[in-house]
This record gives sequence, C-alpha cells and structure tokens, in this order.
Amino acid sequence: MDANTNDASRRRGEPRDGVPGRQMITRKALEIVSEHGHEALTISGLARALGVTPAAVHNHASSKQELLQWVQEEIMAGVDASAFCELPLDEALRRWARSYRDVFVHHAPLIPVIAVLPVGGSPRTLRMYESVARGFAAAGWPDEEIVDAIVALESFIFGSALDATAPLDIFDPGPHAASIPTFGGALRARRHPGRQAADAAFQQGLEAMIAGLLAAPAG
Amino acid sequence: MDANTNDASRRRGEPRDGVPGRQMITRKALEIVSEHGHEALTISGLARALGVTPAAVHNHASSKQELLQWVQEEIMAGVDASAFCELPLDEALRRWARSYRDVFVHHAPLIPVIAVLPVGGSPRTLRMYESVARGFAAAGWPDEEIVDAIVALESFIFGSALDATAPLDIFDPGPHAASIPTFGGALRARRHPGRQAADAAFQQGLEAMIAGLLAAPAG
DNA sequence: ACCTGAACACCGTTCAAGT
DNA sequence: ACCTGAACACCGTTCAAGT
Repeated sequence: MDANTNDASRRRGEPRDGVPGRQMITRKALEIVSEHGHEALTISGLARALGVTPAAVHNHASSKQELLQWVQEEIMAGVDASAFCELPLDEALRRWARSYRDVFVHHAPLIPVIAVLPVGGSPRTLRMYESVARGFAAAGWPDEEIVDAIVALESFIFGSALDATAPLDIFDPGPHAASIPTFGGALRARRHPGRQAADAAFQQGLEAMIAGLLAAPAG
Repeated sequence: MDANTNDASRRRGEPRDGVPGRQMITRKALEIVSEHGHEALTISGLARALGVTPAAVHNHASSKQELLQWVQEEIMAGVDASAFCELPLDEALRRWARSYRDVFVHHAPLIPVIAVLPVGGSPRTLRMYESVARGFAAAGWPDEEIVDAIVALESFIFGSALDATAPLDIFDPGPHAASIPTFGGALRARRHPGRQAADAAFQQGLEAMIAGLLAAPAG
C-alpha cells in the first residue's frame, strides 16, 4: 500500500502533501521501468502511480523527452568511470564497460531511448566521457582517435545490453530447424544457458574489442 | 498523387482494386519508415497511406508484431552473407558486418525493435545465421564458441547502427563545455565530421573486434 | 506555485455488419 | 474473403479555471 494512492476526494487545485518535484518523479519513473518495463513508462501511468493527473506531471517535466533526460541522469550515476585514473587502460576499460552494461541491463528497456539521447542535458554523462577520454589520453592515444574508440566501445555496450533484453527464445528456429544444421548445432553446444548466454557473449566481445583496440591504436 | 489516396466514395465492404495483401503492406511500411522514420510506422498511418481503415490492415497482419516481422523478413534480404563460403573468415566477417550494418543504417529507426524480435518468424534471418556459423566452423572454431562470437558481433553491429541514428549533435556539451576539456578536445580533433563520424567509429571497432576474436578463438 | 478537468489529436485492437 | 464503421481503452500535450 503506497501513500501515493489516488485520492479522488482531493479538491481541484489543492496541493499534494508529498511534493512531487523532479526527484520524486524520477524515482517513481525508475520504479515503474524496473517493475514493468519501459513500455509501461508513460506520462499517464506515471501520473497515476503518483496520484496526480498527467497535466500535473507536465507541470514539472515539460515533455516526455525531459522526463527521459532526468532518468538518464539518474541512471548514469551507476556507471563507474573511476578506474581510469588509477589502473592501466585495458583494466580500466574492462571495469567501466562492465559497470556501464550492468547498469543498462538492470534498466534494460531504456537502452534504445537513452542510446540516442543528447548528452548535453546530463552533466554526469559528460563527466563520464571526460574520465574515459583522460584514460585514453594518459595511455598515449592521439586526440583524433579517442572519440571513435569510445563510440565503438559504447556501441558494443549498448548493443550487448539490447541483446540482453531480447526474449530468451529469440533464436528458437520454430518450424525451420531442419534448415540450419550448423547454427542449430552451435546453439545446442553453448556452455551458458538462459540469461547467462548474453553475459558470456558480452565478455567474449569485450575482451576481443579491447585487445583489438589496444593492439592497433592507429585505427 | 498516389493511386492509393483515400476514396471516401467507396461503399463499405466494396473491395479495393489493388489487393493489399502482405506484399503491398510490407512495401508501404518500408516506404513510410524510409521517409518518416519508425515512429511514423503505425497501423493507423499505414492504413491511411494504403487508403483503407486500420481494421483492414489488421485483417492481414493480426498484430503490429506480425507487421514488424514482415518488415524484418524483407529487410534481412539486404544482408549479404554469401562471402562465408568463398573467402577467409576475417574478410567474410568484414563484408557481412558492413552489409548488415548498412542495411540497418538505411532503415535505421527499426533497430531497437528488430534487435529483440524473435528470428523464428524470419526464414531469411535464420539462413543468414546458418551461413555465418558455417564460416566459423569451416575456420576450425569449436561449436561451443560460435554463437557467442556471432552475438558479440551482432551486438556491435546493432549498437553501431543505433549510434548512427543518434542526432548529430548528441555530444554537444551545451553549457557544461568547460568541465570536459579532454573529451572536448578529442571531439574537436576528430577527423570525420557529421554523419561520417559514426562510420569511422564502426570501422575502427569492427577491425578491433575481428582482430580480437580471431586472435583468441578460445574466448 | 501547483493542481484539476476537459479537450484535442492521436494510438492498437476488436467485432458486428455489410458486399 | 475482405472491408467499413463504430467502439474501447489507451497515449502525449495544452490550457483555462480553480486554490
């Protein structure tokens, strides 16, 4: 039983007891995404969960885009980019990439929307990029190669997190199993079942990309 | 002027001249996505473009999910996985990955939806996986490593295509430019401007991942 | 300052009724 | 077989009116 249940007896214009504000709205939004997926994150549903009207939410977040930026800022707080000033580049990249992906696996359904969200509205995201860039620079990378490397890693991270949101039976060939003997055999030979499969693929790809990047920093 | 403009004078129940059917619906859906982005691909809008009611579209595709599977099957036809039976694995992977990404950059806004769509409904997608798996197997890869490698590459491909859909100014730091000296400098030092930036990051990442995978097939 | 209530222009989906 | 028309339960967004 939540204190924010809809109270139909409240008269119009009467303020609510708990000030909604950005903080409470963002918190509730993350709660909804965690429990019911990103398709459940609607202004209307959020307002319902807060016990107010959709128009009241719009009074704080002037658009759904702004609401998503609040969520982005909140989520990026979980990404750990602290290793770049203490560890060698490869180890720092490993830690950063894992925590980055973990955050988006935990809030998986938000990936496609946050991956294309401008970062200017999220100071925390900018600080993360600054840390990663410093790691590359400290390792002797030339300025003009750094952003491409970061974008490539981030693409892999987002793609992997996206993959982790796919249904477990995404590779189920259905009635066409007979036409894919090799791939079907490879599917059955996999070491890690269910949810762990996506993790294993991420680990393998991350090691490959880091090794490949650090072996050929000239692009 | 399209022949499919809405004809309000047609009486109810009267069949249309051009049979809509799966083929015409899919064609129109791709047209809409190419011209107006994936957010414009709605059953209602599609019906409007076809000059019928939304219910008429539902008569063929019983849900939006089914419509998207038709689109998936159509789009995957553009992915070239033919190189795996004629070229060395690394070169075949390069060709496949580039054509795969090109297809989804061309139909960019569909990535987040198709990336998590079960493949059982798309025979063409299954055939593609079979070709890639055969390429790995022919190169001597053990069965249990193949799927993870494919998934890792695919995650990077989807992530890169997703990145290509991001607004050009996604890295614009806005009022916080002063707080990111290193990253800001790296942004200005990039060799490739605008749309080419995403391509460059993809190329660098692809070479890194292929090199990394083929150097350590044991994962 | 902040909310309600009502409106507007949309969605996807279902289904009886028509031809 | 295939479509229309109407309905249902939703969206995001705006805005006058209330306190």
